[in-house]
Amino acid sequence: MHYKSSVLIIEDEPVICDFIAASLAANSYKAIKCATGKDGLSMIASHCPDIILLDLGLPDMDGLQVLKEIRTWSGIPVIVVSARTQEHEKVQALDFGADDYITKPFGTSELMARIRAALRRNAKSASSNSSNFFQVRDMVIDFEKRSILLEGNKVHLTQNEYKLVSLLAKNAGKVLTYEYLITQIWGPNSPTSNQILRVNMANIRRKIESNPADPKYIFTEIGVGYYMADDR
Amino acid sequence: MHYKSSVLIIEDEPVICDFIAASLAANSYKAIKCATGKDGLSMIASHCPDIILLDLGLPDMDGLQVLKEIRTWSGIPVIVVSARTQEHEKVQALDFGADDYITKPFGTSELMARIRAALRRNAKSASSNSSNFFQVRDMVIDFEKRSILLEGNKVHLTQNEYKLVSLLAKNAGKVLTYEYLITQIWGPNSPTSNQILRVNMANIRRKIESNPADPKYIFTEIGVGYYMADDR
DNA sequence: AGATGTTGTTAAGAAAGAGTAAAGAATATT
DNA sequence: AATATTCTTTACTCTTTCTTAACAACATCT
Repeated sequence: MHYKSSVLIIEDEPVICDFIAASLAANSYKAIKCATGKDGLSMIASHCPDIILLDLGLPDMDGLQVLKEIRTWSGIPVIVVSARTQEHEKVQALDFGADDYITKPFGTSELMARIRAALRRNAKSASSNSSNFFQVRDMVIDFEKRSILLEGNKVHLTQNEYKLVSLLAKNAGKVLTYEYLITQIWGPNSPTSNQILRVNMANIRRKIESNPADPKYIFTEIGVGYYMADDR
Repeated sequence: MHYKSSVLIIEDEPVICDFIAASLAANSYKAIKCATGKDGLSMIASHCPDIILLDLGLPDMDGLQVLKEIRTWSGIPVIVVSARTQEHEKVQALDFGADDYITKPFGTSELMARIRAALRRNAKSASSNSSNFFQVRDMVIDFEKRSILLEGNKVHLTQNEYKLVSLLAKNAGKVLTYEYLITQIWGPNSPTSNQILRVNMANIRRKIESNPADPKYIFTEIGVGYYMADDR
């Protein structure tokens, strides 16, 4: 089965959560369920959903706070789903960076249409900034296929490794700080040390560099971060 | 008066149209009014608004048809404003490419928040990667990438060296005192002697000057400080 | 010219940072 | 449940950068 997109549902009422999940599944979306704000935040980092449905009335933390935290490190589309019809609630949520606000009760088809609209807008903005390929020296990355070719040979990278390489490739030539890379991959409650990043880089280099000690693709800017070669 | 953005209102009921226009004006948006679909389409081309509020119940043509025509040639954000609360209406409008759908009656602040959200999303996708550069003679500093090119060749500077060069470059032509430079880099409990600064400057010059004894980029103002050449 | 203070250069040890291997956890796959 | 894969942590080595010190070069002043 091939899903269109993955949707993270952050909603504490099981009935509603299951209902939404079922509707999504019926429309070939991959639904990921979670019931608390805390879980939600960590699952965004671990599952990288294409879009988030966020209920404001969560048991553990304020929905707006969740939204705010998401926005500190990610631009992923968020549709706020809420029973609160008060206008100032909507205004707040939208100004906190929500992409849309839909009030309960709502119809399935409207929700699906709003998801489609949000994904469409996001695809537009994402595609304008980046092509689907990246190439430098003997390496070709096909972001659509999620494949990396080195001198024509496919290289296998793990999830995190691929995310790291993609980030660096999409910003080729630009030094990305350790902090930025770590939050992008491990989310808001990410490791405070860079050690894990160093291990990942070592593994990546072992796979893509002929001589990891003298890299040709990914360079270190000591004390700052890493950057990808950019063919100039 | 400087407007935030211009908004084209396509709405046939004068009362509502004026009401929206007044709200917009109160929020420093430039409001452009028009009452028919045909006028709307031509005014989009002539006025290039930043966003469109489109009523579906127009006298001359179907609102969805207007939306469809807009979308054949423009990606400008469109918020559909309608009295029709039927779900399939919303679904249709969103699938025709509307960015949002708001039903009458609505509050001013919600409308404004939705406009802000739509403009924000649009700005995100439109924003180009315009990085800020510094250039003098054969040296180019790209502050965003944290890179320094000398005659096209990348030069590696350590953290402190880069900070120093950046400071000087951002104040090109202006003499920065030893004291200022030292506190900027080593903080409040910084070295009291200039020795460390001299060593850093020597290292920098060895990297960027062809003849460190006769510098072309960074000059010494004896007894005062250093300054960067500024090409004028 | 010589004295004096300031700046430039070099080298070496100390400190900080980055890379690597390997082992134990955690996940996913079969 | 067993196996394989991936993730995380630990301990260690190696490299780069920072800092200090000694000295050379230069400018300024008498």
